[in-house]
Amino acid sequence: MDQKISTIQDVARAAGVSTATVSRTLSNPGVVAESTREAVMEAIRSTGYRVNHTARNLRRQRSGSVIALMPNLANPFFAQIIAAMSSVLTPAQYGLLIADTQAGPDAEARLSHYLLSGLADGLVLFDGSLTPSRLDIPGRPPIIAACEWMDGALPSVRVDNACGARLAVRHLAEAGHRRIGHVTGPPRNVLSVSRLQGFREELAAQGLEPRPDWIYEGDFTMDSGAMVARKWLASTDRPSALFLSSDEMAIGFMGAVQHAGLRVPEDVSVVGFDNIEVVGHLTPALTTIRQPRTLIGERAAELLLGMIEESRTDGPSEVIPVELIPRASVAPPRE
Amino acid sequence: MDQKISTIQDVARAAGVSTATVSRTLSNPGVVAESTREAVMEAIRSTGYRVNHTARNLRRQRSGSVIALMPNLANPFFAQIIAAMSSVLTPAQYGLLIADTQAGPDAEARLSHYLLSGLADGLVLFDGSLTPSRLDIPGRPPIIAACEWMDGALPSVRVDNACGARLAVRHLAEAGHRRIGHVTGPPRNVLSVSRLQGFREELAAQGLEPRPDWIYEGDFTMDSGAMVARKWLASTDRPSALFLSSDEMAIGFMGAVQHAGLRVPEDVSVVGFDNIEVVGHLTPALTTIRQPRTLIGERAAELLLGMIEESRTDGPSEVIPVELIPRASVAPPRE
DNA sequence: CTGAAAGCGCTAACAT
DNA sequence: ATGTTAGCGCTTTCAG
Repeated sequence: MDQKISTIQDVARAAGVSTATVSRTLSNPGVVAESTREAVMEAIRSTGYRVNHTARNLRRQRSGSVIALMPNLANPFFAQIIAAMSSVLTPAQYGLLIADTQAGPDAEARLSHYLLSGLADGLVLFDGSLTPSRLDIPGRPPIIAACEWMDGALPSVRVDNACGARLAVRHLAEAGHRRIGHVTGPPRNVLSVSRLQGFREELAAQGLEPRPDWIYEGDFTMDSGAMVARKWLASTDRPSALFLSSDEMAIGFMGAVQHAGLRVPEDVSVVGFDNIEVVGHLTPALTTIRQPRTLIGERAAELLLGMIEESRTDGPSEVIPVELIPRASVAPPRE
Repeated sequence: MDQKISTIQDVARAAGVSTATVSRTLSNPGVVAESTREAVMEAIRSTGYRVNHTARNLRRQRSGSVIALMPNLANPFFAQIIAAMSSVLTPAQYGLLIADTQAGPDAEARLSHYLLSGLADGLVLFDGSLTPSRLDIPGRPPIIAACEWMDGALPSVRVDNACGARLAVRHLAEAGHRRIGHVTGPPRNVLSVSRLQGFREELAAQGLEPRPDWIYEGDFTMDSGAMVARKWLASTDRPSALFLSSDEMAIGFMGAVQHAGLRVPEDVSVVGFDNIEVVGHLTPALTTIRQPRTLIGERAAELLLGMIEESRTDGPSEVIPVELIPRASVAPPRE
């Protein structure tokens, strides 16, 4: 039996109805008579019919997918968000396309490419360093910014990064630390900026002097955390506690400090940001700020879907709460 | 200026040619005259035209995307492979769709769904526990198995898991260990099976007695590694070294052992599998078997693309070498 | 409640 | 080298 792929026509023929009726049975079953519906379903079964999404999408003038623009797929933080998005998009019959904004040479161009290409019915932006010059493209698909966006022009799902940073610093201060340093992410990244700002605010609130030389620049990666550790180790007048803008950097930092023979938290207290899964299994387990990744991914997908269905580019913004997860990497300072 | 989205028709009109010529200029520039080509390109620019991929794909009877079926998106191991695949698919004008096989209730059904739906021009299978009953679907898209597949029926890109396991055990034996245990992945998973087999083979090769009670069952997750640690801690007649079938389990294991006050490698030596980025930053840094993830992702994508272009479902298989990365989690046994 | 028919935007024969 | 034309498979008015 040399079965070719069967189309809606084959089904119509087999069921003795028109293609329109088959189509209705599939997308709007309510309007067809019980008996015909059954006949059609049976015909679908016997022919092994599957809708051709490409044809459907062409006709409906949509693409049937959503695209996520991510800065760094290798970061486990994003992987889990993808999983969450996938879990809401799949049931809704949307595909999830993934694009790595670091991969190509020109991230900005890629963004406007996706905006114009019609490849996706909507996008979710995770890259905090993207600054699209023009978002006012007529007929562009809806966008959800999954981070604080420069001008708040975009509907967004985000956590309150400044607040998270304040939580971290307060925790350190409450443990008795007066010499608190910070490791930032990439300087132009919105996330870095907000967290640094929160850090400064809470320092002030605690009546602590900001020390510019205690603010180290990182780029969210483990290697950059390790690099900062080397600087920290080399200096004499150094902070007794550090708030790092990502768990990955905290991992790199702690690793390098420990490999150098010092101990966390005895020699330095450390707080990270993200609460990626691994940090609970480290020794010491890392105190960090939890971002509910699953929730972020789900809400971003849901909000976007809503905007797509209503075909509007504006929409609600949502702030997901963060919380401090106290673990073992913070202790009172020496002496 | 109320610019609508412009079609190939608009371009044709603007350039004073037929739609066919525009189409040719885009997909086969060689056959159109220099002068017309320029006129068309100019018209494209002035109209702001973008090809409608949906229409193109419908006409070409393809979908323009490749789908990756992954067991666990939250695992950083897979994220990096996605990044690598994306880096070869994007330039080739293919989209990358991601599906989480754990998410839905019925993974097998999902696989055959993707096989039949025409949603993708090809698939890459990463889930070693999938066992599609029937792959002989006429007209199904090409598949690359990115793991050892049951019957070798599928073209594949894979690492030699058994060999990796042997490397791990040999390393432990060479450090002087005679009491070597193993933590498996999920029992029906091909990866688990191959690694367990390699473990057994090398044990035999080293003249060591296999001890069934030293083979613990895990599921590749950190939590399962921690669980095994609790069992290990509770027993008296226990192995002095452990080869774990994934880095994540090794992380969970080491964490739990250390939190219980014992030390790695002084009290137990540990070898993992995968070489995910984080393990080099742990204390102690984890000795492990490296799988070149980027290479795996790239090759899988390349092979698949080749099969798609030639529209064939058979193709070459490739074995990517693994290597042992010696770090600090292995030491000679006590006494 | 169902059918006929007109395309969605594009490409690939087939002509010229 | 370029134009004409016939669809790809589906949905959706518009009639009946």
